[in-house]
Formats: sequence, structure tokens, C-alpha cells
Amino acid sequence: MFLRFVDEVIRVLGDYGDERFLRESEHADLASTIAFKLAKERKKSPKEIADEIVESLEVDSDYIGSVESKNGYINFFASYEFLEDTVNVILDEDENYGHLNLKGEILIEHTSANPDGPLHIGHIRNSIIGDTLARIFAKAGFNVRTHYYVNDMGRQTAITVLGIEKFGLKGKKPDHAVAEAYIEANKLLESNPELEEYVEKLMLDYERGDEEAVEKFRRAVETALDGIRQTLKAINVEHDEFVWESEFIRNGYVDRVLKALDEKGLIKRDGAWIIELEDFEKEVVIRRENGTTLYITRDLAYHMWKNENYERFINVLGADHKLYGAQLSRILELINLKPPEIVFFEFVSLPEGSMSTRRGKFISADELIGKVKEEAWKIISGREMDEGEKRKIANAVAVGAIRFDFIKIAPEKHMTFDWSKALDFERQTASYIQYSHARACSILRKAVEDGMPELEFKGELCSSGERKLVMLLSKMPYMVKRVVEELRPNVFAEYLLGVAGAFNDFYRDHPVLKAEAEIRMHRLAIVDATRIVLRNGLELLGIEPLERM
RNA sequence: GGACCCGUAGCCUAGCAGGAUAGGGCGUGGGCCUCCUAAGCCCAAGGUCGCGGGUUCGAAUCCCGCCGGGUCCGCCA
Repeated sequence: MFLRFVDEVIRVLGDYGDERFLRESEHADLASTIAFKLAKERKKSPKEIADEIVESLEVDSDYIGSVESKNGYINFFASYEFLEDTVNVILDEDENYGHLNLKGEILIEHTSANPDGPLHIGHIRNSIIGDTLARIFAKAGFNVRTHYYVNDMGRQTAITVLGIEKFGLKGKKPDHAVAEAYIEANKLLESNPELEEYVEKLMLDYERGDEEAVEKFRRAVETALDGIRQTLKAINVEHDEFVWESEFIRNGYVDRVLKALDEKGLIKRDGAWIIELEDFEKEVVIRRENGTTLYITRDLAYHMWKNENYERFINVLGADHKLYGAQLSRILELINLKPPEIVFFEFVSLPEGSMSTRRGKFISADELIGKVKEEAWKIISGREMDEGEKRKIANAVAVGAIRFDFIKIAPEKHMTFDWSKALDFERQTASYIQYSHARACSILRKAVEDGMPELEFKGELCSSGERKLVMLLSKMPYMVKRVVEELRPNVFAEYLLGVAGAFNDFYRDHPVLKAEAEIRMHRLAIVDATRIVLRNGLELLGIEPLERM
């Protein structure tokens, strides 16, 4: 709805309707700073120009209530009709509210952690960003598929195979068992360097498609993925497909990419096959001297496939892949393929330094999930509620806390993991939003008990607090649009927190159930609209909207 | 050596196609349950927006240089 308001403002401004100079503002519903930009060329003060523009405007929009010129700003205020339509649209669209009518096929690749052990708290930052983007893109109207790209051809998989052969899989959660074998195998390799040759042979056999090797690799990788899937499921993340790197060797795409590069005369043969890129210090090797391919070769093939099947494809990658991503993109462009859109996120480190699966130095996602659930249980266990429901609430609060903690931070911010913060549910977190939602539900439940009226929101009954809340509610589709355009899901988390805050302010100052009939009806409409926005919003963040807590 | 990211109160963070008094939260001190869920709300203290230049009527935001932290520069993935 807010998007419609913006459109109206642009239309009414006519020649001055430049979107670049429109700002959300605490002083207005929308403000234009165009007068400041024109001040110099017109040799007048911004204030004079703003006055003149406002004077000349023909405000023929039902959604614009008033326009003022103040301190050089042109301030637009929404009309009662806009507020009324906003609430009505929300109540009417209900679970669809927030949608945009965008169309297209989108692929989002995320997580894609090496299958050599459990996911750690760095990996799930990737998963949570990717999954949240997928949810928001789907809300925007796109047809979204999610992929987990499985690195089954790496040296680390070969080492894992070695580990499983030498030490077996101890009966824990499968991904943790794989990690143990992998860590042991790494130690073994350090003390017995002659085993390198065997690892090398495993890799060669696997790339050749040797049956026995394929069987061994498949078992190791599937075991790890089995555990990884369980972890992801626990935080409400599911992939549509797991795409194995090796597929692209077997299905001919690797050969096709190499051929395309060769036809463009881009390959320098010097034993190995090499591509030289302008602006990059180092050349890129795409085929080893021994004839085998490298990670980037298969990834190029994967992206050729993506080009053929999707309009937009987005990868979520750790910032350590920035150079890699730039090289990949450049090479794709050289053979006239579209590069992926990449969302980079900075590392999650421990207070004592960075994590490493190989050295067994990491906090697993499973450990985090377990501890946060315990903490949530401590808070709720004493309440008088059905045991099963308490479990369900503790679980939803814990998963919400984890997802929200990761998603609310801008991707480019480095994070240092801190247990005391991870286990703290006080405010600024999912539970705050879930709680606001539960409060709204509670009011509505009670209203139903003593007779729910036909809901009707009335603009002229609006207090400034109510107005502020409804304006925020109108922005949900606008926020979906921003995330789709900017690929920064944290702005949506920030938004939802704002809605919850505005609702809590409303809750404090506006009795609903005890208000006289007309106001009661009007406020119930606001509560219901807020409930819908909070519920839809939480779902976009992959967090369960609780009705009681 | 080269490249990228980050640097906002004790701690975490928003704002960064320049614009109206830099928003929140944690923590600290004080207050609010005869009233719709206190996982909430209110008040207070706390800021050289890393430092130094520059551009501009105007800079947390743009440019240059430093400093601090992180990351990357494999015939690894």
C-alpha cells in the first residue's frame, strides 16, 4: 500500500517527482529533498523553492491528505482514505498481504557446506540468509527453487573416505560421525604423508567414475548430508534439490564449458589449461596437467546450466569467496553467460578465533540449537500450560531467536559469536515479535468471546500512535520489494521489529476491549491488521508466529 | 606487496544514491501488574559517528591519506 502512496506522490510532483529525492522521514510520511538539489542552479534558497513547488502542485490524489513546505523539505502526509484502504486491504488479503505481482524463475543456492561434517554456526548464517531470501522472493511472486551445491569431488571428501575406511563411523548423529573420521584422517595424514598418494588415487578414480570409488564417495557424502539435512530442518530450512558437483562431469556440461572457452580462444595450454583474466593478478587454472578438472571448472558448468534454466540465480557465499566469485563471473561473461548475483556475508568467528572443521575447532549448529532450546525451556517450564504446548513454544522461541540473531545483522558485518548473547531472549529479538503477535491474538480471542463486531477502521478516529502503526503496516510490500532489489534481508527483520514496537506502544495507550463500541471496532481492526502483518512477516523470516506464549 | 569488507556511547546495532535534534537494544540507575499476556512499558545517565585532510550552503553518509580488526591472493574446495 505504501508503494501506492509513493506512486501518487511521484505523480503529483510531476516534473519534480524524482524518486531519488524521496525520503521516509520522522517529520512526514514521505519527504522530498528536491528543493535542496535545485537551490544552486536556481540561485534561491531551498525554502523558497519548496514553497513555490508546493504552491504549484495540484494535489488531486485520494491518498495524499496534505502537503507542506518546511525548512526546504516538501512533506507529504497520507489521507484518512489511505489509512482506511491500508487496513481494509490487509484484512482482505490476509495471508497474502505483502505479496507483489512479480514474476519469474529464480534459483537460490545457499549453504553448500562441504559434506565433511556438521554445519557450524558460520554455515547457518548462510542458510538463514538464503532461506529468508527464498521466502521473501516467493512472497514477491517469483517461482523460487533452492539448491544445495554438494562439493563431492574435493580433496576433503577423499580424506573423509579415507577416514571412514580407517576408523569407521561411530554411532552418533551421522554428520558428527563423519567429522570425527575426517579429523582423524587429517591427523593420520600428517603423521603418514605417504597416504597422500592414496588420497590422490581416490580423487582420480572418482573423477573417472570408477564404480568402487563412486560407491565410497557416495556413502561418505550421503552420510554427512543426512545429518546436515536434520540440522537444517530443525531451523526450518529445506532445500528443493541437492545438486552434486560430479553431475556436471557426467552430464557433459564440463565439456561444453571447456569447449565454449576454447572456441573463444581463451585457454592457454601450458600442460595445465589456463585462463588469463585482465585486472586479476593470478591466472585461473581450469584443468590440471593430469587431465582432471578443478572446482571452478565444475562450477562454471553448473552456472552454464543455471543460465539455461533460470532468469535470475542468486548465490549466498562467505566473504572469503569474493575473489573466487569475481573470477567466476568474469569467465562466464567472457563466454557470454550471465554471472550469478552473489550475496556475500562476512564470517562468524569465535572469541578465540576463526572456526575450522578440519581442526575440529567449531561450535556446531546442533550444539547451538540444543542450548538455546534448553534456555527457552527454562523460561517457560514453570508456566501453567499443557506440557506439549510448552515444548512447542520453547522450540519455536529457540528457533526464532537463532534465525533472528543471524538475519538482523547486515551481511557485511563480521560477527563474533557470544554464548551469553545467543542465550538471551530479552527484546530486539524474535521473541519480542512473537510476543507482540501473541498479545494481538489474545485480544482478538477475547473479543470473539464477548462478541466480535464487523471490523471497520475509521481514519478520523485515529490517534497519532494508531496512525503511526497503520503507516508501518502499509509498508510490508514495500519492504518485500526492497529485499528483492537490495538482497539485504536484514532490512525486513528491522522492519518487523519496528511494527512490534509500534504495536506495543499502541497497546500501552489504547484500551481495545473496554473502549466504547465504535472505537472498540476501530481498534480491533488495527489489532487484527497488525496480527496479520506480524504473522506474515514472521513466516517470511522462517519463524513460527505463536498465538500464545 | 596487491585487493576486498568492517570501525557509530561499556557492549551489539540502524542509518551511508549528502540534508530537519545520529534511531534501537543489551548492560547501569529509578519507576509501572485492583486495567486486553511484565518474554511488556515509562524515565534517566551514556556519542570527538576510528583519526587527519578535502569536496559542499550542508558530511556518519562522497573523495584522499593514515590507524585498528577481519578476509582473500593454490594445478585446494
